[in-house]
Amino acid sequence: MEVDIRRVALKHALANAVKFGGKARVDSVVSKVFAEVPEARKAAKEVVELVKEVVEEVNSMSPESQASLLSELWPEALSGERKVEVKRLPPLPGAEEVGGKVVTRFAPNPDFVLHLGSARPAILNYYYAKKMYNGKFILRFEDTDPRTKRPMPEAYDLIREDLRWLGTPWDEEYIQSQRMEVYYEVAEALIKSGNAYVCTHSQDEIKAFRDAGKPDPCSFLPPEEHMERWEKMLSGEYPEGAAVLRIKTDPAHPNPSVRDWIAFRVLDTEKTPHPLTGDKYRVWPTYNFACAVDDHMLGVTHVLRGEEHAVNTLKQEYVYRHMGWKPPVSIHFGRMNLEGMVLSKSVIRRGIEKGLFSSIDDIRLGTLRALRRRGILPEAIWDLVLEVGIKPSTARVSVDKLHAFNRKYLEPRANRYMFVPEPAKVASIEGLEAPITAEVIVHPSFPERGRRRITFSKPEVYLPSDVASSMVRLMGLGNFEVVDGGSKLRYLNNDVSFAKKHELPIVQWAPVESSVRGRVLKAAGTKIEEISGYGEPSLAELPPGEQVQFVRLGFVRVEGPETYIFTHD
RNA sequence: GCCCCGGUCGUCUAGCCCGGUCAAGGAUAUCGGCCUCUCGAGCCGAAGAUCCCGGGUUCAAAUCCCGGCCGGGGCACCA
Repeated sequence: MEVDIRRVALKHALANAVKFGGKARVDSVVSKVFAEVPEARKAAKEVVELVKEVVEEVNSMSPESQASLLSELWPEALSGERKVEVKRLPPLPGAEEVGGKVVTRFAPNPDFVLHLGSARPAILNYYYAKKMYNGKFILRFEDTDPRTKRPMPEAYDLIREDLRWLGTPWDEEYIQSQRMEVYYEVAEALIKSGNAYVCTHSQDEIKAFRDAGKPDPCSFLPPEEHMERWEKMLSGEYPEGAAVLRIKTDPAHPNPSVRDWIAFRVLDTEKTPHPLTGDKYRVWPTYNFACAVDDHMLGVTHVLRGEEHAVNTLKQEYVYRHMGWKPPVSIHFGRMNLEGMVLSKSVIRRGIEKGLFSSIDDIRLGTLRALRRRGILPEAIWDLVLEVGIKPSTARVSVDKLHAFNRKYLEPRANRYMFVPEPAKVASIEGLEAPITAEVIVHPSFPERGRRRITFSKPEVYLPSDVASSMVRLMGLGNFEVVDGGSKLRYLNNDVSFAKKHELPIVQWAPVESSVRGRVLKAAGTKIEEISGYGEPSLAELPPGEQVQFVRLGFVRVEGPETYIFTHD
């Protein structure tokens, strides 16, 4: 045994010394020894002493003899390969207990379309339920506020579309405004068991009780009284604001907002009708109540949501406790700030109202529809979300990162086209007989996609203004000498290797007679840049939605005739 | 102010739960080279991290414990 350890120590001491300029470190060698011979941990102190001796010996040797001894005894120790890591999120706690039947949900308020911020919970919840576990993914519309965050009738469908595009199809769908009776029933049970009560104090009075950490006088009334009040709430005898149903928690809870939080309130739906149910209901559950009840009723096992919901989890646990239900596992992830993109719902909405943004898919915005219009692929959003993962700390991700992921997917798909941006130069061609024919490569990585033929008779082309050399290569057409300050191009040959050898700039061009005018729209912070120019004739045939690369310019998505939206470099 | 939660290359992240194969791996951005009919892609290389700071436990701490600092979230009859 002793001998074995000494040998192992010698091996790692040598390897360590060779790796770090002749001096091995005791700590590192000890670690390696334990890794190779885990049993040795039991006699850790002795091993350390032994390693110290060995390291001393090794360090007194010359680097050359260390290396030669190592390669003689353990040649394999010289190759330092590393483990490869697989990109995958950590498993979910509590997934075993449910036998891998993980049920998650995505629960948006249908008051707006989805944006990059909402993509995170959508993808994460979908990923765990459907990709990592063999479970169920639920879509639930949380539209229980007809007053402050009024649902937008179109939003239900817009969100469904957004999710389908994102690649997170759902197994079941629920709309909270259609489930009011469910919430009423649980409310009644809680009142009867003395765990909820109707309070008729004003908002200010309730706040005062909370701040003081004192119980609400209403809470001392018997359940029968509260049942009566509850009936009166439902029958419309209390005007808006006159009564609320509160959940008993702890009047002195360290977090004042948890103290007997409000589960239902009266809303005047004649004044502010709900887009789906009109004025049918006047008593509305709050987010925390509806959410708690639904998560249980729908069998949700895991809730993944942002850290802004941390206190809500705390509140909702009281409903579970009172009802004797088992709460789902909650995981809170941190904020994801996307630098250089407008994400906030309220800012977007205000911007659209003020005319700052044209619409919900204005290319400067971070809505999923805007990203799609810009040519961002859902796969790229997935990569971004999965990379950021479920860490609780705030992540400041850059648009560059999103673009890098997107480029990975877009690059092979996007065929190459030529587009000459303004200011373009017109040059006449000498030395080629009309009709002139060029063959441009459709995609350099995929020769099987072939070449595109451009034929024209009038010997004039548009050139990008950055052509300043005495010779230039026009892609697919030939090498030229630049004469008369760039107004003339004299044909030399069509040999790519000539261009390489003489280091000619290789540029895009467009025939003047059949070029297609176009403009590229580019989101630049709060502005939209417009780059107009001339494209090769086949641009006219590209269908809207097609994503291509404008050579030497960047990737674009075809918006419509003559309009292209810049995706990224 | 009160209540939570965090802190690893510029940025994002792996490792942390269960201390040792980590003098810290990957990605992105940057810089160089090769390759390419693009300023795209690919390949190779460089540089980049006092693992927030201080203390403690231990043979051994990015990992466990305590304190500090800094950052974030919440404090609605919104979701």
